[in-house]
Amino acid sequence: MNTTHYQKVNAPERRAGPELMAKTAIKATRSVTRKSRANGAAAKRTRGEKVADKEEAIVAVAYEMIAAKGFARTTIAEIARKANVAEGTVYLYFENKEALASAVLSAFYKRLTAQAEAGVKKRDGVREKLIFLARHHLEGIIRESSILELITVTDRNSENYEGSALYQMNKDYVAVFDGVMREGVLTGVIAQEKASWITRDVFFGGLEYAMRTIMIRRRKKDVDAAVMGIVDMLIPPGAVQSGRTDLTALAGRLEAVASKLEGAAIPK
Amino acid sequence: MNTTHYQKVNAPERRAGPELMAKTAIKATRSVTRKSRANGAAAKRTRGEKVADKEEAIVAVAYEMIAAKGFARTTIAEIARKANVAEGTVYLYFENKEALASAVLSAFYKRLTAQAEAGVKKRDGVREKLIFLARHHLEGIIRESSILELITVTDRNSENYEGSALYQMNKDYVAVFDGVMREGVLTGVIAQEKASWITRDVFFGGLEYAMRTIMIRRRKKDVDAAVMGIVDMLIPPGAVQSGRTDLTALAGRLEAVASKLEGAAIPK
DNA sequence: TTCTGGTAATGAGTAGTATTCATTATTACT
DNA sequence: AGTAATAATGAATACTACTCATTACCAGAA
Repeated sequence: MNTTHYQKVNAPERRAGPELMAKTAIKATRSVTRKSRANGAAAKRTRGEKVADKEEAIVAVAYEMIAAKGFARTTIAEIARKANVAEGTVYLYFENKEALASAVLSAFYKRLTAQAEAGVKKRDGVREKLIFLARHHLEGIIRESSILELITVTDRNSENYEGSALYQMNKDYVAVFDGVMREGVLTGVIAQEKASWITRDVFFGGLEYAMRTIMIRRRKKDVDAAVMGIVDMLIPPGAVQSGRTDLTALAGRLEAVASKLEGAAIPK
Repeated sequence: MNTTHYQKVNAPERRAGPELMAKTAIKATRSVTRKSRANGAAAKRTRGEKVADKEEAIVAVAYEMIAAKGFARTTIAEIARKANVAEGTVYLYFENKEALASAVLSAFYKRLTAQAEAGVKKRDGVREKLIFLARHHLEGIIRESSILELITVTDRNSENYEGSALYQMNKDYVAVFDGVMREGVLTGVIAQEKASWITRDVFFGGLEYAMRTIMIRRRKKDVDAAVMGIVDMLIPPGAVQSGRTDLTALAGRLEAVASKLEGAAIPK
């Protein structure tokens, strides 16, 4: 275990790049020499910036490939090739394949979070916001279902999970949901009967399982059904705002149902 | 691609054993020769039975190891060694590692199903049954959380998933839940507002996510909280079984009935 | 501009594991 | 006991994550 100039750190998570990163940018330098980049590649920037670019490129390629073929079928060799780096280089930026998976998952959450925040800001009313969030999440995980697999791949190290970058990313993401729920409770639309983490797990867990069902059955309309079904569980659609039962309203409701029944067959 | 006497079938799933299986049992034969079994090993049974035994042994060993170390860290070589067979033998019984994972997952569901059915039979009342099911499932997946990983490992082949043995096992398992829910709807305790698959996904998905949260935070009491929280989402806690009638409870009951009638009688 | 210490990048080599298949052992039955 | 069919074996193959000695590159100094 001799300590060469860039040894592997024991601490998990957070490789920042080769020894550098966050070193102040200095000057513009000449353009890339060998292996001219795929894109037009204008004059290259400082060393630190190049390092950051390279890390991003690797993550981006890995993201694409994992989304397309899944984690197991994605090889480091191919990632390296498509990112225009050597295999060894990947390991300068990421401890191992799992750490790379972690970074990809973070990127996924980051993207989802940005869209979620923007979308929530646009809507009015707790119910509308929740419907948007549910649909946004469901469509996102359907589109990139392979990425979700990374949660399992990564979870092995639940030791130091709290504090990891991935944990933070996930936290930021669910915070959007939590915020909406809190708003609901404050405005009295939602009755807070249980710990918030349970509601959260039901929401995301339910959506993930719904995704699997939908992907097996391949029905477009199922997305709507799942979204509405799950939202209705969090906000009772007929929600009596006051929390007190309104007898008059109930009577009216029963009247309406009775009328409808008169014209319909008695259910089995 | 020459077809030797036992070639690999293209069809996925369902390897039954080497060419045999379901051939009629014939006679008792002498005991095991080399590699005397770990257990006392009484006189061995017919060829077909031995084959079945061997398959079970492999699955059992794989089950143990995957539950203990996870799928990736479990090697075929070690499974073979602990099951007292050669590496190649494993491939006589299972197409590949993934198919073995599938068999393990099936065994897991089978075990859960038996316990679930027995437990449900013991309880009275939809609510009690659901609480039992939720706790049973949650404790089961906490105890053997690594097994759940196999769902993802296996899911790749969603093409021919329906019809697979695994699909059937899973179906049998969730059928227990479905049965209880149906009972709830029929007795009016539960309002059937949404498609049953949504309720099901919320139930199991919510429990799985709750499991993750619980395993990270390591609080015993969280299990109870999650169980009650999720069950309450399916059966509003105020739901009256019988007996006294304060107005609020009655209203809740009527709401449920009204919803049921709407869902059942009114054509979409 | 040239030099130089240190950093980044490389890719052939190592180690480990799923999978195959020619060969050998075991049956069940005559 | 003989034998055709079947089951079992494990060394060889094919891949892939990961390492590390070597090389290329860069930023500043002279």
